[in-house]
Amino acid sequence: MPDQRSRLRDQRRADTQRAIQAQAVRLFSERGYDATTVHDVAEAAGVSPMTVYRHFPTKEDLVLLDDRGQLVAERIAAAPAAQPLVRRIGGALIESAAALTGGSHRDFLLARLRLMISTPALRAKHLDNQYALQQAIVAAVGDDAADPDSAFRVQAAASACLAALHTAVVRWAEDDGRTDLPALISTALTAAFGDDVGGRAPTHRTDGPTTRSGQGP
Amino acid sequence: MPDQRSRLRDQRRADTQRAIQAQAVRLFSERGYDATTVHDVAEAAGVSPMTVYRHFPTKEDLVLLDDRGQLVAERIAAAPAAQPLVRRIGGALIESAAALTGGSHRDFLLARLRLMISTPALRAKHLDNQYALQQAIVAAVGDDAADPDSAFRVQAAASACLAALHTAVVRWAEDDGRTDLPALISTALTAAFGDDVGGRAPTHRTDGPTTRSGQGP
DNA sequence: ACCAATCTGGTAGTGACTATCACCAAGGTA
DNA sequence: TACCTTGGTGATAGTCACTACCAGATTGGT
Repeated sequence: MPDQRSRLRDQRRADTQRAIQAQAVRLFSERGYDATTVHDVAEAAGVSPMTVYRHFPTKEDLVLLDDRGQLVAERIAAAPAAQPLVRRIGGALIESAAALTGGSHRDFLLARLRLMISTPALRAKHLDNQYALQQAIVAAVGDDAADPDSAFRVQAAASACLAALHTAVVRWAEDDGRTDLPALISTALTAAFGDDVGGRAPTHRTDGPTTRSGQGP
Repeated sequence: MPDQRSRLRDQRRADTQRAIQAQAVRLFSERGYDATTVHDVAEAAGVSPMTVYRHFPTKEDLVLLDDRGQLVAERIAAAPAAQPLVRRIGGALIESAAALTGGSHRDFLLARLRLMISTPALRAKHLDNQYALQQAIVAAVGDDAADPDSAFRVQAAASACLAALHTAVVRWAEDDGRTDLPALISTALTAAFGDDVGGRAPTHRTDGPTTRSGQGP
């Protein structure tokens, strides 16, 4: 069965990948990103530098790689198309944030975010990744791709939404995750677009401000 | 007179800097960014690689370095504080764009933009530079820096405006500068924030009803 | 037992960037 | 003229991220 084989291999592959990334984030956080070489990461993970590069094309990807991007795009595609653009995109972002911060890897995510914010190289590549996410969102919205003028407006709205998201995420990380991230995103969207957009949700009932109830200050 | 001497030296320094950058952009555009080494640039400019690194700390800066950043911040600081945030920032961006695209170095600017858009490394660092510009804008706005919640909202609004700006600039470059850039920016701002950005205020009282300021001190 | 695909490791490279040294031109002083 | 400081410049050697290219080991399927 090629099915089972590839499943097993993919599993092992994902395991070593997680192990390497965990060691990388730990070392980067302890010693600093620039002061840690890929060789150090490989040694800590018990593999050769070659193997590290097989799993992570660049040193930055040791921190940045994950699989959350498509999650957002899927939610956008699922959102009702009748709503105005920024609300449609913003709502999907808030929902995705609720799903992501609820997981058990919250501390790991926070550590990675802190590195992204404080390290110029990581910050730059992360922003470029968000730019790629923007393209995915535009594709997911699927509004009139034929009309370049309409496509341009979708680009503008998506980029502005993602910028507000980024601001909220940075604030969340600076707060050590103590604030509710969906609420922060909502605040950022409201600050940028006005009260009628950031309003979280009558349309998205997924959850209120406190998914995990003992979190707040 | 140390005055005149340093003036002369600064002049010569700026000259070689411009010469190096011109050769760099030319070579990058002709052969591609990755296919061109810093050594090639140095040779084309008639200097040693060391000299290149003295003027441009990184290879990316050969394309990205300029001095328009503070121009925008100055205009923001000069804008009437009574207007809503996005209009204040957006207006300054439109004015700056008009000033920049009117200059004689329009073709040079376009060449640099094309490189920034198509080269991942340049795109990433450029986005990070815009992030730095965002901080400058926030500082220039100077709204209630003491209140972290207000500062957060300014960050969100500024980031969204800059994102819309970026979308417009990309479109402008893809159009080879044929479209009027200020008009594109205005369109992008409208697409993101609504029709009234160019006219009245969309939004944004200092403290909206839906903003959750609960996480405060 | 045998084959094929994949994962892994080692060995040079290339190229961006840095640290350290010496050289040289310009201006001021004795 | 000789001397000295200052700032731009150049050469050498090194670190490190990253990339072929090649060899061994492991695993799944026959």
